[in-house]
Amino acid sequence: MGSKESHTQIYPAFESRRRVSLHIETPAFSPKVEDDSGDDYPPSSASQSPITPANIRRPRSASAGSDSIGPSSGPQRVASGSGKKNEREREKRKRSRVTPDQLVHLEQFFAGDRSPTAARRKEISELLGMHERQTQIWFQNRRAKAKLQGGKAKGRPRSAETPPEAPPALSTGYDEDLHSLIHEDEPVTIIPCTDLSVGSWRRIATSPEKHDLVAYLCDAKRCLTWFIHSAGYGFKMEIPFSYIVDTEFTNAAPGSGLASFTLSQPPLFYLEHVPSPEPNEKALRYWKRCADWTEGQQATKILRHDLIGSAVQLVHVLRNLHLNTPNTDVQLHSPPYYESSASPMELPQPSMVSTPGFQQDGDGADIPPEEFLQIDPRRAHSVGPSNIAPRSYHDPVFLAQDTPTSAPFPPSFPSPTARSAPLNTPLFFDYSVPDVHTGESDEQGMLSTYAAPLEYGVPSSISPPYSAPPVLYRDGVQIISQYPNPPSPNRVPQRTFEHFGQLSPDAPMLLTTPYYPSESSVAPGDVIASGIAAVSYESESSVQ
Amino acid sequence: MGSKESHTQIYPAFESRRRVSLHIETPAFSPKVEDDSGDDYPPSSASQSPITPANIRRPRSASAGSDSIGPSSGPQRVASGSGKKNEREREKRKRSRVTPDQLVHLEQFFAGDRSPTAARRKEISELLGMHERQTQIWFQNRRAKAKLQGGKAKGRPRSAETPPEAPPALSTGYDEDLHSLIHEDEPVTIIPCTDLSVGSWRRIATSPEKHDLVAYLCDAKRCLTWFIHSAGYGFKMEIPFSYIVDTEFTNAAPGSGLASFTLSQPPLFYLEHVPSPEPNEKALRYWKRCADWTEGQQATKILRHDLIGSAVQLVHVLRNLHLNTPNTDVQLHSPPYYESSASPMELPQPSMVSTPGFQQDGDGADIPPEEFLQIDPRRAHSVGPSNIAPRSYHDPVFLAQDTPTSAPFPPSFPSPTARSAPLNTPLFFDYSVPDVHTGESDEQGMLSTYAAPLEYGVPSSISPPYSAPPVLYRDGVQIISQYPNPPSPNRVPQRTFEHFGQLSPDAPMLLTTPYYPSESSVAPGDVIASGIAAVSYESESSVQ
DNA sequence: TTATAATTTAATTGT
DNA sequence: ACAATTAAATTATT
Repeated sequence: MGSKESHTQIYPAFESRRRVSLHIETPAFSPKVEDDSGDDYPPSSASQSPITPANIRRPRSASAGSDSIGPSSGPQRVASGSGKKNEREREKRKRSRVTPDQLVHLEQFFAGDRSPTAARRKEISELLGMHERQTQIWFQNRRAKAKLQGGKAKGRPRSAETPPEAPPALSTGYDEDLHSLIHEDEPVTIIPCTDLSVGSWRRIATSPEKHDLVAYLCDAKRCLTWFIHSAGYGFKMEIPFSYIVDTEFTNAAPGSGLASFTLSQPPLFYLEHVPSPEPNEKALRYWKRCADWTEGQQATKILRHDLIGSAVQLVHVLRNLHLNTPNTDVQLHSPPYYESSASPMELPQPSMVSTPGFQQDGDGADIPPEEFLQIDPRRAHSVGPSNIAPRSYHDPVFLAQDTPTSAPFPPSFPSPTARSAPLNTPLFFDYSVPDVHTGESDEQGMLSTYAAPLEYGVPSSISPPYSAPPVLYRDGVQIISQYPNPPSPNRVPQRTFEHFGQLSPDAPMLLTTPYYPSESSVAPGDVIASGIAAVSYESESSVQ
Repeated sequence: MGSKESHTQIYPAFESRRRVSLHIETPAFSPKVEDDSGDDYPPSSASQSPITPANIRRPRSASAGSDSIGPSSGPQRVASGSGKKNEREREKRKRSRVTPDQLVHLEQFFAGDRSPTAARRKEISELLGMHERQTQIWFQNRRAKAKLQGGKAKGRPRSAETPPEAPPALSTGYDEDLHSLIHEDEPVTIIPCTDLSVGSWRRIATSPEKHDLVAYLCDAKRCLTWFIHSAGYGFKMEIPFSYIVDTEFTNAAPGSGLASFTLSQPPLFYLEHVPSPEPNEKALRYWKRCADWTEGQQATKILRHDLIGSAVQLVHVLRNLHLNTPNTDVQLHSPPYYESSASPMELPQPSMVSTPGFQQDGDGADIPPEEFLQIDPRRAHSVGPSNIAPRSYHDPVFLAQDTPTSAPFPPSFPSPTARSAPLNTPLFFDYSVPDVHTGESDEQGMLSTYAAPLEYGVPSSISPPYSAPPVLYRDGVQIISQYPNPPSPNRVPQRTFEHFGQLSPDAPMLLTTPYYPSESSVAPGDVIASGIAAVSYESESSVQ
């Protein structure tokens, strides 16, 4: 139909309502959504405007031969007619406003994909509590805006290599879009997130525009990546799908969730290398492997990563990871478990309880796991094996390899041990990360780290992305490292990383100091010793 | 070659501005034609755009599910920033805008036939100076729109009777589509027109949406009809083919022409009867014969009707009338005469000069007389009998009955006597209507008028369709009649109108006041006396 | 005024 | 041809 949208609009009240109720966080942005829907959001726009006034747009008497003035001149004929025109009640076009929270997410989704498919838009809509039509329009307008704003276009579907001459001179600094920040050669799927923790190391996405913390998935490289932008430089760690031995999803705030990934070994760390003198010149940047740049190199020791982000997205990602993981035998028939951390009051209406299975969406992409998000207490407690904690979606598939599927982790959130750091981000929830969670993997001696190639051209002014970025809601401490200690492996990783010849076979078990590769001081083979694994937030050391 | 678009829009940056000038209208009638033939505007849509960027639409790497993304993410539309972007692909999609004039016509064509055949679209395209593809798309989109806008479907191909249950309950009042406006029981063919004049009485089609003035042909009833929608009510006059004694076609503006019909007797007048209280309820409307409702009842006295509309259509109509007129003997071999009132500069390019004869279109409908419109001076002056004024297509067939075929009327337009009323409508051309043109008929005392049935349920607020509709380009004077004078025949028509028993045998030769039937005051047999026939435009009297 | 939500129209792609 | 979508152009709101 032409609208699917229009279709949507034909039954405004009904549809919109449903949709909203579906997703989880309705309450999250509640007041607003309600208004909209209540009134029939989609003002039905076109649905039946009797005599669209706009129709007679621009009488522009111009005629045939006349070329007419551009679109600009247009006097509108509206007036020319008799006054009766407006007589017909004019459907008020309700104008909704996107909330800042929604905006953050929308921008991230946009960064990841400028033109989401209908299915995806639907997910997004549900996630954010927006009407599909609104979402669609938002993307449309956003695209238009992006286009206007200069040819900065960094189209999302950038296929292969980054065109060498990418920065065309109009980088007004605006929209240093995500893609140019991450400059991956392969297409990626952005996973909206607001918070990442590994042990006590933690990063929070601060504002929508600056892509402080970005999580994405690269199917081509088959890895998950956490990208951090700090002080103008990029840092990232890649987690090959194959390293993931377990995943866990926990509902956090209404629309947000916590995805925990348990790895079999540490991620691969990278630092953005900037040969040219100007740090803003993105043309020549490239990624270089390096040693663990997390504070205290916790990521090398602690193999559990917790990511907070949009619930729908995370679940979707987990599910897809699941489906794509080759080394699983049970992958296709692990029943989903429902969990809810929300109180009954906050539960969205189970509007689609009748949908028992997963449906395929038009794209062939698989289904947005709304079911996971529809917390229907009746089902939640009656479906699936009872040996799984009811509030946690713990996928047994990833446990298969390295751990017994029987012992689910206790839900890490919300937990009584949650820290109470004050945060302004509504979607953010503090949560505890028990040290022991890396248990399964650790038991098998999977901890490892690698030596970095070391020839970095990174200025010494770069700050390592420790827990406190320049702008943090918490008591951020600006950290600037001079990278005094070159990395050196001190422990042997369980597996051999054949594709990276220069990796040292040893990784430090315990590091005594924060490590950071410096272009001049770090050499292959160097190992860094840091302090104890679980460093408290307060221990963030400034190396400036 | 292939990429049509590419060619059209090679100019990215400027395109928006350019666009306007480029397309359609400009070339509309002159330079453009060349373009078409040359490279075939139609962005050839499907043709074969080799690498339409859009082609690779959305790889949608999105969900993790897909793995092979590598290359997929293809090419995104906008170059990501590199300066090279412009080099190659640059085929933006040019966006043309249909001019208001074109729109008027398109809407009328649409009203008559929602899905014109390719042949017909071609006619339309040429007439309006649009590319065929554009026209095709326009109809497509228009159909989609119509469909959306409610089931108002008035399908064009309605062959026989109008399905009784047509108005299904969702008549929101919009799109009181043409067919529901005219509510004829027989299928009709709409003749796009913008202006109708009978003596000094004149109606102008104001906007595309409101079908102010509609001319149509009803083969079943074998009559031509002028329908007028004013103040929510319908008026119409039918001209049985048999009343037509002469027709004349004159080219006016590039795409438009003037068709003059000379009748042997006055048309049949009708007024829409609305039994139900609400004037917008179309369900119960029906047509009732009535007396001449033209200002000053000019249509009763003056038997020449001038209709301005799309040239191709009018010629087509005239030709068909011609072919269908049973009382003609020479009907099949009257050679067409070409005439042109346009200056050489404005002449469309004879893009199809090589087409000598009429082709058949897919529908079996006969051919669009493009030849009539292609003014090729060389042919124009060398073809056909020389006793016919070169600039006028005067069909001898209709002269056969009542007049000698030898004396063609002087072209009524453009003529030195043309009135200079200021008009904004580009396609409109003022023209003179010499009183004497009714000559042939008048000489035979054909003037007549009839008494109306008179039992009208029409509210007194209905305005008669005088020359000045509520909204007019000219110094329109809003006219609202109270119909103070009941109609009464005062003259005997030359012929007896057997099918309408209630007609009065007499018709007034001169009327002193505007006549309008009022539901309560008019009674059969009444006759109205009006003023002089040729009333000047300024004389429009407001009867409110 | 700008910025952004919403609408309408022309065009594209895929079926 | 139609359905679905979208870019482009506009309108309208805040």
